[in-house]
Amino acid sequence: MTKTISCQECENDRCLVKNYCDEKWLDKVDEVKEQLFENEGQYIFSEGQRVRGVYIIQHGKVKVISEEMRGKLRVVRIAGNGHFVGHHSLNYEAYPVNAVTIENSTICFIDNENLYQIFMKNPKFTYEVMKFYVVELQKMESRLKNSTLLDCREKVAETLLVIKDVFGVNSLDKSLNGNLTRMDIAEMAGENVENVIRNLSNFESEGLIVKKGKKLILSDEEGLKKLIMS
Amino acid sequence: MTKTISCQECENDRCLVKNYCDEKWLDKVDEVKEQLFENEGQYIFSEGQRVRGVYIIQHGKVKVISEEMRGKLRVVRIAGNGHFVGHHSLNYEAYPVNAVTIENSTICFIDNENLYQIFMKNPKFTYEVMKFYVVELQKMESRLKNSTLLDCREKVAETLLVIKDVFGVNSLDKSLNGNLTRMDIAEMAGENVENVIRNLSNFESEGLIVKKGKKLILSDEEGLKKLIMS
DNA sequence: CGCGTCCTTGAACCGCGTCAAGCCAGGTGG
DNA sequence: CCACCTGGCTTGACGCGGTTCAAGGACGCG
Repeated sequence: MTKTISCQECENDRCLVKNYCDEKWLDKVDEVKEQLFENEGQYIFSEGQRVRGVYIIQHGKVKVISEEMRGKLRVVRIAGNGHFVGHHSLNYEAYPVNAVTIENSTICFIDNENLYQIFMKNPKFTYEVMKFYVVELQKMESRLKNSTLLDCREKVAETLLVIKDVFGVNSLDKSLNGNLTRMDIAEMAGENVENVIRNLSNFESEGLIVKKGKKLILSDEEGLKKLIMS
Repeated sequence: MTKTISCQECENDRCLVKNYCDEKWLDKVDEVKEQLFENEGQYIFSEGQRVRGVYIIQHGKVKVISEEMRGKLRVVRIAGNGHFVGHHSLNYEAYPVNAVTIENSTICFIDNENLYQIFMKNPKFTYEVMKFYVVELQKMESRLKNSTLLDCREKVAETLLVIKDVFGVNSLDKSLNGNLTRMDIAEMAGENVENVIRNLSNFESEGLIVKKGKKLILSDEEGLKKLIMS
């Protein structure tokens, strides 16, 4: 456990609390928030657990994965700096999903009671959180469409672009950051591992990507984008 | 065009505006809102159109359908009384989807400028709208999971249950309301028409449903639910 | 009665999920 | 330093499920 970081000290410039709450409220938040410093691969919460509040990612990344169904699961969402995780707090008794860190992460937790008070007294903040959820909703609508209208090849291409978008690329060799396994990619794409690999191999022989061990370099991003155009 | 209904007169008891805005603000809303009285099958907005505000359904039902992709589209959402449609207003320049009435509907429109002011001065209202979006987000996460983990048969079963949930049943013969075509069901399930029909036929011969022409009666709802259990 | 729309079924094809086997790299222990 | 092991990556083969194409039936409407 590391020393707690106050909102004033916090370097996450995308935090909605810091950016949109009245300053006097930041002290209140400091009082009530709990901070988690988690290594990669740690569960923040699991399906079935009772919901107590909401998690805000200050640093790092978290994947939200669905409950398992017939031995499979799906990555529902990747959350990064400033994102809210566990929004289910607003309306549900228990989490229907799991949240797992995929990088070393610093995460703030605010319980429901206090969060409600903050919402009531900081309309701009509430508005921005609402906007965040609207954007997430919009993304999900798009993913839902893609999941039934794209074929396997296209879904893998799309996922590669999403990974680049979320994790960025290594500044040296331009390979995708995130250190994801093929299995991770499969769970994001909603496919099985073998088909992901097959398509990666195809992409390589078509000059769209370069594989360096498990590292992937998107050498022809435009080409990949073309694949998923309507 | 029918006469405008004021918020005080409005009989929709699920309207978040009416339920959660301070009373003095309802007059303001009456001033600025526009009301649409649309017949079944009318477009409320279409993909690519410029976003001007948000629509609140007072009476009736609206389906939000994705942009067409390779000759196919998907029903992204069914919205009923009190639901917000066109939330994209909060963050997007143009609609990425279409909204079409599937019943005769009464719909209120509030433009972005005024909506923002209402949000800023009615924290409880903003909170409830946020909660609405959180629930929608949660539903979408679940649908996304199902769309890749369920097989065709299961998706059709799920869709039937959703239809019952949204539209209810005719009080006389217990057939599903909504007057949906097989194509509508297919677009909701994310399948093609033929497979929907094939599965409906299977369900009938298994005693799970009864087909009366295009009408459908869920004679064994529990049986249908069992199909989609994990 | 004829036309259009929607519903239904059959048959053929092929994409993809699954199973099985081998490979490669990194870590561990003798 | 090598032998072994483990976990992730890769490829091939096979069979099922689902998509697609084609054709016919039911129904409502002018």
